Amino acid sequence: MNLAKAYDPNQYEPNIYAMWETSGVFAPRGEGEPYSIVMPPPNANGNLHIGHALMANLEDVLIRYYRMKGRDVAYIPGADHAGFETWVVYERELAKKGQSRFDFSREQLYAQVWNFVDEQRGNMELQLRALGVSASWDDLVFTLDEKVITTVYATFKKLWDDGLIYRAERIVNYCTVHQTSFADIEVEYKEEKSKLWKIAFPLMEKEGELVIATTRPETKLGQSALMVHPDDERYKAYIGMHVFQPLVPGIEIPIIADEHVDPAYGTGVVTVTPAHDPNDFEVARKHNLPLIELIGTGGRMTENVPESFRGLTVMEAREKIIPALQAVEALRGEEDMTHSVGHCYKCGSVIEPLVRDQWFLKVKPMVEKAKQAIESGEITFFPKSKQHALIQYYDNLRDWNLSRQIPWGIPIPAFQSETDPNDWIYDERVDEKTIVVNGTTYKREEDTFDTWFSSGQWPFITTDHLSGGKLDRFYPNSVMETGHDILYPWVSRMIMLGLYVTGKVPFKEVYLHGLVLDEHGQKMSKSKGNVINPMEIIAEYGSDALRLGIVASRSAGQNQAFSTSKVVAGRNFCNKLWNIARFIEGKLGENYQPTAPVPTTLVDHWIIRELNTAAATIEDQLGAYRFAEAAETVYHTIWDNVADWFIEASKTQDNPDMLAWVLDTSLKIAHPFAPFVTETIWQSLSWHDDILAGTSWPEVGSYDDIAAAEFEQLQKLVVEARYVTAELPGNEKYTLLYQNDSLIADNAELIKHLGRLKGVDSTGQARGLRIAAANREAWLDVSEETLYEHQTNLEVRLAETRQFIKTLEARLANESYVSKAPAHLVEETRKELDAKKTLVERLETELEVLA
RNA sequence: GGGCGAUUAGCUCAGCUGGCUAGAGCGCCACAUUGACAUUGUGGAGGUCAGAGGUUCGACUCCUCUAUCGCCCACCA
Repeated sequence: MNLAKAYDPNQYEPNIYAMWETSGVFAPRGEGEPYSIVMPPPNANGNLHIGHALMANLEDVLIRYYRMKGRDVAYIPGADHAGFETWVVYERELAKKGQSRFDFSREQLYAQVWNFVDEQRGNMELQLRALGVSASWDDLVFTLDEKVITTVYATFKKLWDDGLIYRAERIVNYCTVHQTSFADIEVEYKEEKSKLWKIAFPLMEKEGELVIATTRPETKLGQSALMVHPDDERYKAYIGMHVFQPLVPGIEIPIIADEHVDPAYGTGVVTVTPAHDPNDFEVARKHNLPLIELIGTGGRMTENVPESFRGLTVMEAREKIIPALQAVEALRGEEDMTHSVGHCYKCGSVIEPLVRDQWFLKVKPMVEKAKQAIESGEITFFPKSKQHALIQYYDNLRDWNLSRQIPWGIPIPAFQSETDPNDWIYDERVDEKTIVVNGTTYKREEDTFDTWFSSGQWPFITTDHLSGGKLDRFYPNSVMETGHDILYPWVSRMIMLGLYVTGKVPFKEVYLHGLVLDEHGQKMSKSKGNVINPMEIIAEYGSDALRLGIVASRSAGQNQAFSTSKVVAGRNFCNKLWNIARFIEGKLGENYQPTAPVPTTLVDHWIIRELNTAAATIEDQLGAYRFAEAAETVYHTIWDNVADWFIEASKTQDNPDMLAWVLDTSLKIAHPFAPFVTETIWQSLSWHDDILAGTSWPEVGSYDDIAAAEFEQLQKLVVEARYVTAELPGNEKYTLLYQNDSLIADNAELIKHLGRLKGVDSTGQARGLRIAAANREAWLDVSEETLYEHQTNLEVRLAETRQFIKTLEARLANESYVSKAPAHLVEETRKELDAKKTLVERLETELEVLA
């Protein structure tokens, strides 16, 4: 088959992928030690971003490598219904049509979003294919698949029965725009400028007033109490007395004492608004204070505030209350301050702490088990620092609010008695609005689960671990590879729920990649317009180029910039590989059938050694998740050793079997990193009718160590000859002269070719420029005139070498170094010194000749 | 307030448990041009490894402090 001069990825990639997929090489083989990765499911109706490209690539490198190593490999892809994300998008669609969620029932909305997602589905999966992921597509799981829901229900039931689920009225993080609550972790805090207002509350029992400081005056329209520190001498006398609400005369407010108050902050007096502040909520429970709801779920002031404020938004109320307080002379000043305010991570609106009835999961028992598993080393982290971070997170974790007030998700299977609001039962008939159990009518919970509750069970759901399905052997997963930004929301939950439900850790290792930043190290965002679309990169440079470029110079857990220049380097590498193949195929002819290679020349032995070493090095590096280094090993082994040395050297010899073997081995070690080009080449080779993706990792080839080392001697000679030639003026080719050197004599043709020499001749009379550094009896046959022109160069090298000798001598003169450093190091230093001394002598004689 | 990470060549970054004159890609300089490849070849320049101390025979690597940048968590009346 004739290959085009340059590799054009777009011409081959789609066909190669189709061939892989139809061949079935991506499915688990059913034999060998299991190796599994469950893909963090991308949004089913979204497009892949550059972070997905990194994720897919890292995982696929591991998957392809371990598949070639003979493991039974499962790479299980997924698609996420992305509860809240998708809901937000859909709600926007509704708004465009002038509709809202309140126009429909939960079932109607669910069906509508399902259709909406269905229309968009498949893009993401096609894009994963474009990236070359060798996933087992038949095993794909969608996060709303039947088996997901049944497992999630079973887990919820188990938690319920174990008393770990409870329903409670608590302060939750509430987005008044999306009208749903959030888990603590979903709230984004931002520093904001605000004012601290001081407001006077007149005392009831005696003359005077108490002044409180607040950033939220609108919540002072109704409070349950004023509070001071019990030991605060300034206010001790007032404890148990009352104040009046300044704007609503007649309302009495008790003054209580609680250690929660920091006497040093503000005025040392605070109001207690339990319905809108988590701390106040706790205080109110402790002191049995009434809950007064001032702000409703729509973000507007409720019936519990004075009439003129009702129905106003929080900001409107805030603006209105200040002049009102001034009017009754209750404002005692204001000062600027900054504090951090929680925002909805999706729409950016301010999160209101509101009291809602929600389902909570007690996390304490799970946290303990998770920590044990991590501390005992059952799960290891790359990078290791994330392990400590996770432990710390667990230590501060509060109970998990599972309820979400959005219809796009898994309904919570719970029903409430119509007669007794505290009577809740578990039932899976979530399609029924009401059910009758033992003569009592129950109405269903309208909320859905936090999506992290279901995705937290992903490893054992996707492997059908509980039902003992065909993928059961892949649980626990070998490694969980995902972004470090979802360590807390996802990885932490998978560990807790995995241990709780299955009694086993969900995965043995966790590799966390960092964010892919733009070329200048800035976070990518639509608003900045610096988003890099992986599909555009593929269209321009090819999938392999993107893969090689994105993995280069990247280390675990670090946010790192995307670099087009590295993608270009990747593309060039693919082309290099392509041309290596072109050359070899051209030499072997179309009907070549290989036999076992027999190394005959020095370079044959040497390249076998180099490829052996590379394969072993890559194994070590991938075992330690050092992707960038492994890719670099591939790159330099193939480019430097195979192309620049072996291929060049092979032009002076004839050993087709070696050529074929070197090509095969190169394709194999490169395949996990650049699957498309390597497979494309493999398919073009006359001697293969199998699929590279399904073949095995290279076997260790046998070679002669002495021969390999001798080739290195030749390399030194050639490099030195090239260097000296390059330094010489003009553009002339020179003859290499040598004396009594069988290595040079035996490889004269090779040296001539590699060193771009006019010839390599034996001589009785040394003349010309000595090839000093190679430490052989060899000279470049240059004219006397050229020799003089080269003099300065020699002097510079002589000076450099002498300087280095000084360093080495100083090191050896150091008594402590000689006695304390390892013997082999000292020995090496001695050898190095000897070699440099010889070099100096040679350079000196060279200069003497000129003198 | 607590924690984590980064600071190495013009740019983007490697450098694992301390040890050959600190590396890569891109960029730069010089030379090479039709027979694998200009998406190339050959050679080269370029770094007091943020700063200051310390440990050590030896520190980019370990410890302490400082500076700058970034991230996470908690609190915030």
